[in-house]
Formats: sequence, structure tokens, C-alpha cells
Amino acid sequence: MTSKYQVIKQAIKSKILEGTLAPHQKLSSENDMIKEYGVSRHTVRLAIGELANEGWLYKVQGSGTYCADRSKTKSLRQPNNNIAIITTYISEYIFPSIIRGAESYLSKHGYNVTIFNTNNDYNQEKQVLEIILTGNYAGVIIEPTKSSSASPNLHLYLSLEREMIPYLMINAFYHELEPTTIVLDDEKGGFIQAEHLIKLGHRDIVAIFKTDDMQGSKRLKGFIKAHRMYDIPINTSNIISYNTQNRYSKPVEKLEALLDSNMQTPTGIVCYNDQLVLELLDVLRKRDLQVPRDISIVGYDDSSLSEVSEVKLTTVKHPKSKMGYEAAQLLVEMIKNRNGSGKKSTESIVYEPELFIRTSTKRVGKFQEELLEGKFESPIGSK
Amino acid sequence: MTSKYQVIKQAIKSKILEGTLAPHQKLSSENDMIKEYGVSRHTVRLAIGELANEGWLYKVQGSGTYCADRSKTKSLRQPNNNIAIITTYISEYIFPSIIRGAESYLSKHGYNVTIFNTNNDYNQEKQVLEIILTGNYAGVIIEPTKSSSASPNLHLYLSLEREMIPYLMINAFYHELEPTTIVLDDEKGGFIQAEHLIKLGHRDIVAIFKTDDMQGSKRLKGFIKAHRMYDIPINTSNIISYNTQNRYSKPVEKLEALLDSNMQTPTGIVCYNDQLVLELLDVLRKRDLQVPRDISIVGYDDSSLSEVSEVKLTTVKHPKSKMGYEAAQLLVEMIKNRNGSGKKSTESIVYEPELFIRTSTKRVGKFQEELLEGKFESPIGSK
DNA sequence: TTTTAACTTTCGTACGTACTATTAATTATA
DNA sequence: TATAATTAATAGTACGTACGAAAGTTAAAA
Repeated sequence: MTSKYQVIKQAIKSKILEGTLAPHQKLSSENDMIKEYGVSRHTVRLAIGELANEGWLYKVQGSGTYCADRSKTKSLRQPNNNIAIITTYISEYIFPSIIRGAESYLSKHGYNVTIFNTNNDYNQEKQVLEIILTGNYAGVIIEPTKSSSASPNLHLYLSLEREMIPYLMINAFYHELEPTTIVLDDEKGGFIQAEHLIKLGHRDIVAIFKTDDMQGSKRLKGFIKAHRMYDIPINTSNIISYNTQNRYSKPVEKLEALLDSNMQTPTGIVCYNDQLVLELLDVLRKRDLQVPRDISIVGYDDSSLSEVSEVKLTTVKHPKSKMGYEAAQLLVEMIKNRNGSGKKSTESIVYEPELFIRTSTKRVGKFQEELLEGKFESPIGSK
Repeated sequence: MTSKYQVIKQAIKSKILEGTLAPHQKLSSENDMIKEYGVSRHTVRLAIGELANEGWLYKVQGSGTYCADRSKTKSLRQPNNNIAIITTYISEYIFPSIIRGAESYLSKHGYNVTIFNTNNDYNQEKQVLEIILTGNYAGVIIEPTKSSSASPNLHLYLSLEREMIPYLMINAFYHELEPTTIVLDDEKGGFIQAEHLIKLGHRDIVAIFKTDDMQGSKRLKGFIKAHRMYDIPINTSNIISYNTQNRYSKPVEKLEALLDSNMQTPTGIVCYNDQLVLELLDVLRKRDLQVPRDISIVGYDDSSLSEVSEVKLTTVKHPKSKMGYEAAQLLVEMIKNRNGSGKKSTESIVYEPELFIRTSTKRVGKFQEELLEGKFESPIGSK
């Protein structure tokens, strides 16, 4: 009746109930128990296997078997395999790739992916975070809303931390939180966009960036840095910034105004992303300005759009779906570590931007490129 | 990664979810399973042991292993506000819009949206459906996998019905199920694509369609119907069909072969979607064929891509995000009616396709258009 | 026909071996 | 000193064998 494994099981259970085994305390290894109880490994595994099933123990492969913290499971939290992804705008041409990357990893590891959308609006961000806090989520991947300024919802992110729900931010982050992040080095990205044109001899370059998210303002910063580095003055009217609300009107209007003014036509344009480039190409076509003959233009993201037009875009590579995939990996890691001991802050990932040179840019003038080439090293990314 | 016992476990679980194994039905004995799966008894026991632990099976020593009756434990389901959306491929340029449309309605009505992805693969479709059946979902929006043929997972859709989980299919559907659907009238869409070119005097038109989904094969059908209607013979070598696997190679290669052959260059091309058009535009550019001067081309979807190129595409309008929004509306209605009385079959929605004429098509030859114009009425859509 | 006993099937317990996957600790290397 | 490579420890998977315990089946005996 009382089989060997039952005896062992009862012995361990007693230790837990007595308090001899505290939560998260390591048990003897299977091999030690074999000697301890004088039975086979199979029998030991049978005993601790059942105890693990019943929630008394948990096992970590490669590490050991531990006493479970039953005070938590008592709060009837059912097994929790939902991951939330918060986007600003689902259809934005980059984000579906990120979602796909994340989904492919998470579904492979038994998680379900629930999508939330803030439309880059603080109010909706708040609602979403409240749903997640109320609901049952193991972790959250967040593309922050209006990331260039502080969010009024910071306290909700702190609540996530208090509830032990791991989260990480992608593409951008709120400085105040110092969260785990997965981002491009956007400042460097903006820098190499501008540097590329500068090295090709351009001196009159227009910058058009969306500045209500962190990406855009960092890219603009990189643009300015490149000019400063190469000692090229910036005409302030060459900097056009816009935001989410006026994204479909302002860039086009401003560029039209600039081109139709009696100022000299710029020789190069640097854009917030490829999508914007394609809109602006129409503006140029209407004025019979050919790319790259009359004007060079640099995009950002290396999206599918960059090879779609008659002129293939020189652009900065964005690791889209890879980013989603690795975000998912990182998050799952964070979820696992949460249960363990004090092993906390997971390292953030910063991708180095990379320029893809296609046919939308060309050399102009006869500047002394020799002097420029190799004279300066790229000053960013040395941290 | 997927160990032997996991495979067996999954196989048995599938049988239960399909209904092949009814509650209290006896399973094969351990010894039979050993032969059945070609593994050791230990492995079989590991599989059925875990399933018993998880409540799928129960065992009676000396008698056998039986399928558990889960209907009882299930009745205490917590309130349920999750909606699943099953896509074939998240990044496909149309689907993010559909998701956005659905998400905007569902989040407004207190539902959370969980995204699943099949990669147009039956196996993954099966896994996803099993997760949904096991999990806690109020309804499902499905873009069917490989919709032009019957799915091997039909029984799982029937299980959805048995579990009273409303679902509807979007873009396409499996004929066998007669589900509630939200689709475009793709046959008519293909018809008006072809009709447009025919009315512009084209007689030598190439059709390039993806035919492993229902949309493509219906559009092709419409293409053929238009030719028959206007008594125009079809050169069979003008019909190029491809599928999900070879979508990035076959269409381009086939068109190149056709253009480089010594046959007369066709005057028009009708495409499965806008994305394909843009790929093919590169092929034409390489051969100095200008659109629409030398060749007219018609797309499908009226996607953002249609206004991106130097030539703006004539294309068929696809109500993308509206479709997602109305799918969500319909599904929520179905969920509400489910509890109510016998008010059952919700009406499906079929959108009428609409041609957007831009600048990628032009009139050719001097055919007697007068004779054609108005002589025929559009023959489809009168049902 | 009923009862009993023997036999068979089935799951349960228990031993052993071997290899893999993951983690942690150690050592070597820069 | 910090990093990389190696090694050791630990749980996971998988094969095998053997016998016990409970249930079901069959056949003989009352």
C-alpha cells in the first residue's frame, strides 16, 4: 500500500509543512536522494514529479528542484501564458513586421499574443494599461506613445513593476523609467543619413522628421550632429518637423513651399522614413525634379517600400521582424527570471543602424572629398 | 524540442478536441500504443500520465485509460471577453488594416484581441484552433488557410460550433462549412479588372493570379468570364498562376519569359494584387516598356502601394479596415445572439468591388468601342 | 446455473542504463 | 580584471526489464 515513492513523497511534504524547507530553498539533487533513500532514480523522480504537479515543488532543468512558494499560487492565479503587445498604430508599415517576429517566437513557446492599440494617444494608452493590469498577462511589449515627451501614465508602468509583470519597450522608451529596451541607435541613424549626403558633396540638405516620437527627434539630433561634425552650417528653414496629427499634410506642404520659394533648390533631402520619401517623390515629380539627377533623397527603415518605386531608395536598415523576435526572447527570459531569486535587470539591446545605398542618391559638385573621406571617424556609437 | 512523448500527448489531445475520443471512451492500452507509436512503454506512460494530470484522461488500474468528461469542469468558465483573429500572414499588406479595423471596434466594446498566425500552413492552423478550443475565447475571426481547397481541419471548425464559439470567415471561406462570411465578390472583381481593359480595346491580356486561396481563383474565374462575355479568345499561355510558396519568384520569371519570347507583347496585364503589380513594374522598366504607353496594368486592393509609384495604379477597391470593423460588429452580434433564443444564422456580407481608375491603363487601337459600350450589362452580382 | 479458480489484460511500482539539454561553476585566455 | 571556453552538475527524455495489483475473461467445478 505505502509504496516507496509514496514514503519519499510524504517525507518531503512533511519537511515543507514543518518549515524545514522554506520557499525557493533547493532540495537535494536526484542523485543525492537516491543515496539518501536508497532507491532508484526513477522512484525519486516519481515522488518529486507528483509533488511538482501538485504545486509543492518546482524544477529547473540544469539547476535543481526547489520548494515552491505556495503563498502565491494560493491566490488562484491560473497559469498565465498571455503576452500583450501595445502598439501605437497597428497598420504602420513597420509594426506588422515586428508583431510577426514577436508572434513567431511567442507562439512557438506556448504564449498567446494579444494586440492593443493606442493610436499614439495618452488616453487610450491609459485604458490599455488598465486592462493589462486588471487582466492576466505574463508580460508586455510596449511601443511607447508619444515617446519624445514624458507620459502622464508613468505611474501605470510603475504599477506593472509592482505587480511583477515584466515589460520592455521597443523602438523608443520613456527616459524616466529606465526600462529594458530594444531600440535602434536612432541618433546614429540620423547621423549616417546626413553623413552619406555630406560625403557625396551635398551642402544644402533638407531634413524632414516626425518629432513627437523619440525616433524622429533622435534622428534629427543625429542630422544636426553630422553637420556640426563636418562644419557645415544648417539653414534653419531646411529643418521641417511634423507630428502624428499632421503627418499627411505638413511635410508635403512645407516641402512644396520650400521648393516654390525663390530660394535655391536643395540638393538633398533626408527623411523620417521611406513612406515619407515616397510621398515626397510625388512632389518632386510634379516639379520635374528627377531623383537622383536633380536631388538626392535618403529614407529610413529599409522597408518593402524602398524597392517599390522607379528609383530604389538609399535608406537605413531597420531590423523589424528580428527586433520583434528578439524582444519576445528577451521578454520570455524576463518572465522566467521573475520567479527566481534576485536576478533582475535584463540587458537592453541597441541595434547599430546600417546604410543601404541604392540609387536615390548621387555625388554632386567637386568638393574635396579626399579631405573629408577618412578624416573623421563616426563619432557616435562609441559609448 | 518536440520530444516523442510530446508528440503522442498532442496526438491524443487532438483526438479529444476533434471529438474522435468521446468522454468515457476507452483508449488503446499502453501495450497497443507502444506498437502504434513505436516507442517504449515508459514514453507512452509519460504522455498519458501528463494528460491525466491535466485532466484530459483518467486511468483505472486493471481496466484501462479513458477520456475524461471535461464538460463539467468547463461549466465554471469565467466571463470571457477575448476574441481571436486568425490570419495567414500578419505582415501581408492588407491584413494589418483588417486587424486595425477589428481591433478598433472590439476594444471599444470591451473585448481583447489575440492574434494568431498560420503562415498559410494547415499544421499551424490546426495548432491554433486547438489553442482556441482549449482556451477561453468568445469568438473567432478567421482568414482561412489555403482557402481554395478543403482544409483537413474542418472537424476543428465543427468543434468550434459544438463548443458554441461563434466564428466568421473573412476574405474567403471553406465551402463545406457554410460559415458566416465577410468577403469581396472576388469573381466580379476579376471580371471588372478584365472588362476595364477589354473596354479600352485590349485583346491580348495577361492574367497573373495566386490560386491557392479562394480570392485568386475567383478573380481568375472572373477574368475568364469577362473574356467569354465579350467573345474574346484567351491565349492559355497568358494565364499565369502561382501560389504562396513561389510568390516571390514564379510571377516575375513567367512574365519575363513571356516578354522575352518571340510572341507579341501583350497590351495589358491583370494582377492578383497591387504588391504584385509593383514587382512586375520593375520587369517592365528593365525592358523599357512604359506604363501605360506600351502596356496597361490593373491591380487589386487599392492599397497604399497603389499611389506610391511614379504611375498610379488602376485597381479594385478593397474595403480593408472597414471589413475588419464590420467583421467585429457581426461577430459581437453573433456572440450576443448565441445566449439568446434560436435566432441563428447571421447574414453574411458581400462587398461589391469597385474599380478605381488611375493612370496605369490607357485605351488602345481603334476598336468600335461604341458597339461594346452599354451593349452588355455586367453579368455578375445579380444573384 | 452458479461458484470458484485460473488465466489474461491492464495499469502501477521499481529497478537499470544511456544520452541530451540546460545551468552553474571553473578554468583558460585576452 | 574581464571575457570566453571548458567542465561539471542537474534535470529531461528514452530505452529496457521485471514484477505487483486490480480488473476482466475464461473454464472448470459444485
